[in-house]
Amino acid sequence: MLTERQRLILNAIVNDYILSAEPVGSRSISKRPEMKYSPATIRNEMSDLEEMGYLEQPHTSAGRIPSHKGYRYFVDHLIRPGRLNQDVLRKVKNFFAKKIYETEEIVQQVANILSDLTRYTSFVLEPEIYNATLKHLQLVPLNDETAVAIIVTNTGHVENRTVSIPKNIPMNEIERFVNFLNAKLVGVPLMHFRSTLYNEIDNELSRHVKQYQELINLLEQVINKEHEDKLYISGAANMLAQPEFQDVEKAKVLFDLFEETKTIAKVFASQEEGLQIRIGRENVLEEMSQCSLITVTYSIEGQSLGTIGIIGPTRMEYGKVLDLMDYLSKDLALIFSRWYK
Amino acid sequence: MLTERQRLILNAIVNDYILSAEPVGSRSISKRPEMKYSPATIRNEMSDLEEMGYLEQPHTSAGRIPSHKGYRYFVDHLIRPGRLNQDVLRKVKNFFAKKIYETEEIVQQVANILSDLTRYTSFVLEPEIYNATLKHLQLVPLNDETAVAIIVTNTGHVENRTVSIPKNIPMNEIERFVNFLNAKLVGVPLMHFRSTLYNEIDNELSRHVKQYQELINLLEQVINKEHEDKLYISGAANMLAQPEFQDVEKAKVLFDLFEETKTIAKVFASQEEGLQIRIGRENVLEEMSQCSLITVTYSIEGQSLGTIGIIGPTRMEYGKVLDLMDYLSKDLALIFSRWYK
DNA sequence: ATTAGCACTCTCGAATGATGAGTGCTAGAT
DNA sequence: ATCTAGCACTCATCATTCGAGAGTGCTAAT
Repeated sequence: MLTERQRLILNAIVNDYILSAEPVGSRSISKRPEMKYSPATIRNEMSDLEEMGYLEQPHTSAGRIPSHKGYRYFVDHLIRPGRLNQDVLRKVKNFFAKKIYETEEIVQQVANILSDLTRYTSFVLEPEIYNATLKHLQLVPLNDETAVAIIVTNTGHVENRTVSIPKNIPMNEIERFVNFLNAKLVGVPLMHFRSTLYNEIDNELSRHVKQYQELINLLEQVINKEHEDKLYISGAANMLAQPEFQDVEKAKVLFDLFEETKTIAKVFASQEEGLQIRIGRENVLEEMSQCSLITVTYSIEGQSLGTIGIIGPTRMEYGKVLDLMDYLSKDLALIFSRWYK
Repeated sequence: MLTERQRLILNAIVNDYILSAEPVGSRSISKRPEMKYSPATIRNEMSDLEEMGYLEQPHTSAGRIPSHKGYRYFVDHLIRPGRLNQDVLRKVKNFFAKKIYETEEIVQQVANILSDLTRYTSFVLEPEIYNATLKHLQLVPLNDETAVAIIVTNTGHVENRTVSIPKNIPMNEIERFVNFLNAKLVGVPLMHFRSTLYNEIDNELSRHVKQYQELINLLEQVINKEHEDKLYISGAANMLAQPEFQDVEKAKVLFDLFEETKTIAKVFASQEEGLQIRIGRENVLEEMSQCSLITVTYSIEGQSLGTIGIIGPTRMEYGKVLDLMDYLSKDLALIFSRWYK
């Protein structure tokens, strides 16, 4: 729909604005070496681009800034995957050289790198544990009333919670119960725990264990606690350096949102797989209408998706961020596949 | 050293400034019902108080604001413990009515309440796990190369980390090793693990297990990872509503600090027991010279101290905050003592 | 089709001046 | 001896004005 020249000009304006955060004038565009037209010509094209909705004018005598539609076109048609700069590449390689054994830790570190190198804010949403299968179940008594229940998954994730022990049940009874459950439930996805428990095991169970209802209750305590997605945020303070958040009011809206981890986690969890870009109002959350969100999912053993995301002003360095995220997510996938092969 | 009248005036000024964040003039003080003197008299006293270092004047024709020394005097001599207001009390009681079984969770919730009710930022530093004693040690193999090591402490804390399994060691060998360690190490404080291991157990160990060095290495992997104190921050965004942080530059300094969790944790960990108030420059951290920090420690089973803290501008509502922290820490102690009795 | 030229618009920053809150001092009242 | 009324003075704040500069849109010439 756009002529080649219009694409060229739009591209120049977006790139310029991304760096300067100031409305871009016809003269400064015209000065670029690849631009062979006079300011007047560019002004005409800009006027057309504005009419088509790709640009906006803050006020009559200012330059133009990209509209949402403009950014969207830029992201969809004008960005070319580029190379990471040497410096960045070195830092990333340095990082992946270190040995880290925890999935949680490595993913958080990736978020740290991401916010560090981009100067935006990054997030990690840890994988839904319920997709994973049980590797081991354990109950460690602390005293007469409480015990710690521990669930280990095939992804190396350890979930634990304190439970109260029903009175009148001897310890060895509980031990038998746990052994039995281990024998039956190992390999079953956590999300199917309950159905497996009631459908297949229940019958046998009643034969094995006296007072089994109380013990089931105990297990329910463990599974029941609705899983809260763990969200890790890194580099929030970076946003305070962005010109669009010099106004504390605006910054506060965003930082309030950052503390609503549950809300953010929900939004993240509903992102589609692969790489996603949400620009300004495309975001579900009102508070993020001035921001863009780029997310990429990662997986462990082909299942249980986690999400890594970065949030910045709509005037974000899309090219750089996309290159970096592409690189990091591939490296991460590599590490995970090596780990769990 | 101060006359009764001076104390009265200083008290009035601090209280006024805490609420308004504006320099306080002689006239507004004089208008207070309990104040029986004219503006002129108060001006003279203010002048004296300034000379003694309790007050400061932003510029010649402005009112006075409390100096660090002024706040210190206020906190040490003028504050009287008060009652929590009904509304606050209700919220707190509501909260403690809920059943929560995780120490981590309850402590974090307390931090949430604290930042919510004060509109400042609160922190929790979780107890040093190394003070706790071992309750149970477990190794769950994930695949041929990796396993999850799990440590359960007497405080119900579960620490886990992924370790790589030395090759050429059969599974049952490892099992024997773990059983042996459990038999020997349960009840030993984590901090004494290494010495116990080398001094008392080492000899016996070599008799029990072949290739014990490799297995020791594995255990070292578990203990070695220097314990990173877990710091939980709540209500950071509240600071953006404070007049002293309307300047984004200043806010950024603070928010950058908030992301330096390790630095903050170190400072917190070195706080003395009980209730501590650090006003402005009394804080070790440069970035907090505009802030006051109030911390209170809590303990589980008489050992392993955690810290709850609140950070606000030096112009903080000390009275309210102190009342609240006093109340919360007592309730928390009660819960813990009930839990672990 | 492109561009030079020009009048016009609008923001931004500096300069100015009025306003008002607050002080310090002095002299008079209690 | 202590307090206070009165007054001159100081200084931040706010609104206003004004010029400069950047940028546009239009027209006419290339």
